[in-house]
Amino acid sequence: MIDYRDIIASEIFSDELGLSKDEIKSMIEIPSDESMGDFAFPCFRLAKTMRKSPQIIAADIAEKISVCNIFYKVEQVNAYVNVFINPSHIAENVVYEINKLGSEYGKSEIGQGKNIIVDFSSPNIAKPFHIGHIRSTVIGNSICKLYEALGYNVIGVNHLGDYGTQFGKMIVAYRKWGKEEELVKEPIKTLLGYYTKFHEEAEKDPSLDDEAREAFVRLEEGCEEEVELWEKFREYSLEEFNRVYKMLGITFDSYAGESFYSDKIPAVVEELKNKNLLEESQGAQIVDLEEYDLGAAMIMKSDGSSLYVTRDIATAIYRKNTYNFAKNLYVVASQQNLHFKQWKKVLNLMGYDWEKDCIHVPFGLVSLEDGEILSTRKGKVIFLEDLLKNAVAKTKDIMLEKNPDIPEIDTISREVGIGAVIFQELSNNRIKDYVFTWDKVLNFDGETGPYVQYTHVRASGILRNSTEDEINKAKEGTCDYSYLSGESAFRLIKLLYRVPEVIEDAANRYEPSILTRHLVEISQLFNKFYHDEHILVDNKDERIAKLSLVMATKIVIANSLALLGINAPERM
RNA sequence: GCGCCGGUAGCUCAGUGGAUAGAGUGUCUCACUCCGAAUGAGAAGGCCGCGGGUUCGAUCCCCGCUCGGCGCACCA
Repeated sequence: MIDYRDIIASEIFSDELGLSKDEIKSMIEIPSDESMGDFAFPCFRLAKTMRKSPQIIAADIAEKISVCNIFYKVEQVNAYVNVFINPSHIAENVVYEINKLGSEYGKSEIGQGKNIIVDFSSPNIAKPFHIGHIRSTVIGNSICKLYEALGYNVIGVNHLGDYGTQFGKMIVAYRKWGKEEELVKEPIKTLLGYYTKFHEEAEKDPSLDDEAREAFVRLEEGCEEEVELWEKFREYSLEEFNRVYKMLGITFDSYAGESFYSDKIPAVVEELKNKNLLEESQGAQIVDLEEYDLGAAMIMKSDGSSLYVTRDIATAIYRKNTYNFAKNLYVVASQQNLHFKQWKKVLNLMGYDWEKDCIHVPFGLVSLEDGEILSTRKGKVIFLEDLLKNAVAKTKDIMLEKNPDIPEIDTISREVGIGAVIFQELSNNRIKDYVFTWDKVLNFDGETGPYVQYTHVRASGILRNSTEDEINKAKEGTCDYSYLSGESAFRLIKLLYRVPEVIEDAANRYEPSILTRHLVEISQLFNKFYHDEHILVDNKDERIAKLSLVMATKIVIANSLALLGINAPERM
């Protein structure tokens, strides 16, 4: 595909500007208003070095860029050089390319041969998988897909919270009140019940806490009974988590959680000691980070057991040795900002220069309407599975109303309902906090997943109404692309053209919402095109040209939705 | 108290060191004998939190303030 910025930069480039071709290219922008061209080059910055007014510079540059079959108009307005692309040229350039590449459109190979780890979702065993977990799960999954599209070898890791003193409590609670048959039926709700009961009872009888600590020590020592129980909890919980992952269409390459690293911790403590980073403070072992304004990172409690930072250091070292990652991403809530800063600083002090490739990808807080934070202890949670089921049920209701005869209504309402939830989650910048409301999450009007999917369905419908011969011709590009010069078609094509750079941008910034937004714009323009122009016209040449654009749009929507982790149905 | 993050239309949110700040939603209109109306078009709605500074140019960068969220040693 032709890169218009490259061509413009080459035309503009000259030694007297004092800028490299790449610098010029990066200065080329897309004007806010299309009447000011498709690309623009601002000349303000050149005024100083060239000692001429920016208007004059712009006029000179505009003179230099040749009007040809690619650019039909080049003009100077104030300090800007505005370049107008010939609509048939970009139509042929872009639409042909997309139809040729199909599902490969938008992919690149810049990540060839590089490993990237994405640590995401990471729920705690024996605790509910609730809406607080949706963000890491869905954002992390999309980041995986985005990097895969860039050619990286992605390792998606579910760093399960499957270790720690809480399991001592769980073991004690299970011994006291546990029933196997309850556990089998509803593992997590049951385990959570035991857990809350433990906390209630422990308040009356503090000896329970001692018992729990003891149980955890026995677990760490590998005592059979405790290990067996722990394995049971882990297995049952995973089974339940996997049900949700299956609904969401998410898979992982590794489930190495906290327990996996437990035997790698002593070596880390030893290493910190040898590097003279550890010091004792109030009976505990810490790394003093005061001089970096990061307080103190606690490595070992006064009772000798490890902590969050310790485990994450062990994890990072293991991952570097095992995968030799180019990047190691942690999709974890912004509440943990300080923890990750401390952790990075300690790795840095240990002399690991790859610390710079370890990146915390934070996201904002989800709260409930009454201002409360989701709390496992209080039992005030909305289960992710319930949310997904509700969304599917609502979708099915809508479908029964609008399109009752549709085959496979259950499959499609799953795709649309769950797609709506995912899309909504990936719509805003991840750093923003939000308040969960059923109204919002179950709203399918406007800039939503169903809107984009509907657009895909529309495009599919039109293609179904065409003959095989027409479709083949549209695919091969045996058509006259000048029929795609109407305003909405032209604007749509420009959006399709930018998809590869949008994907790259979204990946570089770990921000799937950039793609989500672009996808909404594409859908809006397609719907506008659909209304502005009749597609299945009698004129055969025109019809095939328009079908080629419908096809290209359908491909781009499906590819982009896939990068968000959403299916693109043919009907709905 | 200190640190990090956020404040843009009634509401939910995009946006960029550059040209007249944009969507969706809500409100009020209009458009199905026509490829699927989960759609499209139009109207209305703005001291871009406040005050300074840097710059040819600031909603964007810097400083101060303010409001909201989060965090600040034996949880993760």
